[in-house]
Amino acid sequence: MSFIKTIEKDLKELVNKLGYQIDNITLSTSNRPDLGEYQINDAMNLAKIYKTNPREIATKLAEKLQEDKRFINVNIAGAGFINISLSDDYLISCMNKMMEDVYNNIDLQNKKTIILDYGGANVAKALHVGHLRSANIGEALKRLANTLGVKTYADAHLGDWGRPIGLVMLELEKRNPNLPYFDPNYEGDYPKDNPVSNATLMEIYPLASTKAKESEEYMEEARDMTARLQNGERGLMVLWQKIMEVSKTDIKRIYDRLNTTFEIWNGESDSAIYIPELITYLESKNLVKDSEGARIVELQESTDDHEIPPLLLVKSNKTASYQTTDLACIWERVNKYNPNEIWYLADARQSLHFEQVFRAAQKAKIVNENTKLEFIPFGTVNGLDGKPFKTRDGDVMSLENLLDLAKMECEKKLLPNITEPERDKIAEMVGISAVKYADLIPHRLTDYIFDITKFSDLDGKTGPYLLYSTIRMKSLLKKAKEANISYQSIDVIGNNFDRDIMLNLINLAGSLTKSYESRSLNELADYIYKLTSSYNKFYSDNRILDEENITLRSSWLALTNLVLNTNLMLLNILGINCPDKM
RNA sequence: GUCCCAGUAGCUCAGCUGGAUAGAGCAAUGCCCUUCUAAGGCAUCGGUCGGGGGUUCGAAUCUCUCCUGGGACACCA
Repeated sequence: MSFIKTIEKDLKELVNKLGYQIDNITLSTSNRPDLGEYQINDAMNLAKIYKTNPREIATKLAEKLQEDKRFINVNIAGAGFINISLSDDYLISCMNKMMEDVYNNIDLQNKKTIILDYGGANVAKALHVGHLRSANIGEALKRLANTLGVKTYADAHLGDWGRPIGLVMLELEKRNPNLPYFDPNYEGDYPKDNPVSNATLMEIYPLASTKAKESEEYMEEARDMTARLQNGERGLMVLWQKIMEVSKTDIKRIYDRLNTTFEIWNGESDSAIYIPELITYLESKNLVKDSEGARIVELQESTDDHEIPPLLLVKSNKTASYQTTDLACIWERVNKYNPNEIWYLADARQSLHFEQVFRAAQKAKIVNENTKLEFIPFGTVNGLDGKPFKTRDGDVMSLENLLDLAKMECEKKLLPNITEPERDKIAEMVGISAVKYADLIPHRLTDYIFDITKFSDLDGKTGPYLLYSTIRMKSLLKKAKEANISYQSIDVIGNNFDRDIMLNLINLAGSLTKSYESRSLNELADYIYKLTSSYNKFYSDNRILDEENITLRSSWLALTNLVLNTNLMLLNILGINCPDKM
């Protein structure tokens, strides 16, 4: 259990012993550093319940706290705020416990299994900016959950069964009408070679998409092609496999660049298999209705104070909607993995969709009451004009180009003596850090403007700043090693600079927990900045290797090592790699 | 029309399970390099927390209402 949690637990017992019942006591970082390092505000709340003077309760509690060797400078101020600071001995012991095992300052979550759905890449088209946030936030949430002891499966959930793939096939047929895949009556073997390359794929979708928008006739043909595929027409299935092969390889390559990994590489098509039994099941529950040629599931409840549109189960052309595949996917996941929770990372604009799917799943009892379905929406990534990067016309910058841009921008600023091939690898790491950190530092729900110049800037709250600072720590420790200067433990506190770092380190557990609970990495991203920044202040004010007091010097080196390891752990959670120099 | 999200410093944002004097980064101004990567650090400047009412000892935070901006409302995903 973390240091703060332990203290809070002790405080709670203390308060109970004093005769007051309370569920939790919160020890929070003080916003009046002149009065103490931490504050306890619960005396006021207790006074409200017990109808007494808050200062009276605060005084009783403070008397007890004064006897505790962990605390110094216990005082009461204002309406009944209790301020305390940590004693040097206690602070030092905390640091050494953290060095022994960082889990001495991490609060684990209850054991459970979560499936995270943060892919959604479409096999018919290139990954674009729209996929950036789900990849970054989803991957970081997964790593955070793992750090906190939660078992996870991430599913890429590829978009491989909808109209985009139908559009690509249609356009392919227009170009190569003689390919046997499109002939429903063809019974022979299909060619071994692949009629599509990644390049043609990237080019063909935007074109087909535009055509479909302009011509209703073309769109109708695409719908028909999609329906034929979904009905499992032999030639189209073979072609589909070939497209998948090409596309998946490329998608994996780009997710790789973003340090985004999936344990499950399923797609909508894998869920689609379950659609017939799903529909039979829904019918047996009397939940399916006919409506305007389509089949729907009504979701409106009498208790609703506003309108909830029905779920579209089968379109009038007999194909499945994405609501159906999502529902079938829940069916599949429950049967295969029986997770405690399923987390869906998607743009906030999809909230109605997920509300509908979740309602349908609960109404039909596809999930039991213990399975939690959670939609984790995020804000839009906007262009410099403040408008979202459009995705449907295909006329947007691909994710790949965007990452290259960041890489190029960061490459310019690397040390001149770093040469190829190393230079390329480091530029990639720094570029990715710029993109990822910028994506994770705003609150999840906030829309933000993608400004590559700003993100790659080395001043301020950016990925490159964090990497640079972390590298300095690495570099310092390397120098110490070269000079045969050893260090083991933290034995003394030298000044307010190193003390401030320690206080930041104490907050690690709270920061991880808070980020996990809010499902937003901004808290954690900000925490790394604070920790790093406090180290930089210390670094610029103290000559560590030149310190004559040997005990102090080794304490400082040990502290540097602790901050370094903490930073590396946190950067790793955010999906950011750190080079040795830049 | 219904529902969702947002409005905090010149700009970009954090804080929103109510707590003391609202914080960061950028920009601006002025300092600190014979020094472990100055890609750094320090200081200053900067605020009717969209408006108004309510609850409370206490409201950026809860509530009501209005204004402004963005978004979603079945046969795209």
